Amino acid sequence: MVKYSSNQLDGIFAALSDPTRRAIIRRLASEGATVTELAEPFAMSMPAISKHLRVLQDAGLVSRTKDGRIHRLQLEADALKEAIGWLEQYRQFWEIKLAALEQFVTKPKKQ
Amino acid sequence: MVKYSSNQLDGIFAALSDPTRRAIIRRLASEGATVTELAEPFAMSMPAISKHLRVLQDAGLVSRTKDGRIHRLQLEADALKEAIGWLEQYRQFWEIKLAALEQFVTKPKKQ
DNA sequence: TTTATATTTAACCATATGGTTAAGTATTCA
DNA sequence: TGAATACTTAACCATATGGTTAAATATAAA
Repeated sequence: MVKYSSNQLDGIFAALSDPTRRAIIRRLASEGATVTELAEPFAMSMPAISKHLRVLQDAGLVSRTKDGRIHRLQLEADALKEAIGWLEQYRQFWEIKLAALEQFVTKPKKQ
Repeated sequence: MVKYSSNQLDGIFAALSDPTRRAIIRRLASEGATVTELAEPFAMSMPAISKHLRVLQDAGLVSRTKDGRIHRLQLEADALKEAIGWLEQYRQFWEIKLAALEQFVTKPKKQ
């Protein structure tokens, strides 16, 4: 039985698969924000946002600091690096693909 | 109501969030393979693999060519580029973070 | 000390996901 | 033509996901 011990990547990519969460990440890239601030652009209840933030936090994509009753969220670089790191493995693949295509366009296959 | 018209990225990241599918991608990076070949390393039924391949295909991460009864899958560079493209947006973010950390280590905050 | 604010937790619901087994569909081989 | 091979589809199941409303918690303000 081949076991792929549940990777951190599972959570990171799952977290990234939701458009609300990607928008939250985009928002946090410029600066940290409170839950209320993050919720503002969305036609969604606070608990829904709260859940999205929990998913992002569990994935390690954001961290949270509590200042009184206010929770301030910030983006965490490491998890993003993890994701891009996995994808970078395949950079070679698509560069080869692209090169092959170019070759094909430039000169026909046989000779 | 802020509408994030369901992006291709939803499907791509969702597809990448499963370890079996990531393993399939890794396998396909070296060369195309049949369904049976792809199924071989996994302790999982054929229909399960078939579903995973469907998810990957729907996300645009793999394409399929039928040669008789044999289906040959191949990795598609474009969808991978899409994913890495989204993440690249934040490269600046983590580089700044890293630079700031370095700065902090080098000299104390005030002065 | 009451009230308002910021946020989470609980309970619920509908749909999606990841697996199963059984059956169906093409295609090839004998 | 009949049997084997390479798959997919169908039906089902348990759990996860993304949303809701209502209630709880913690802190701040009056």
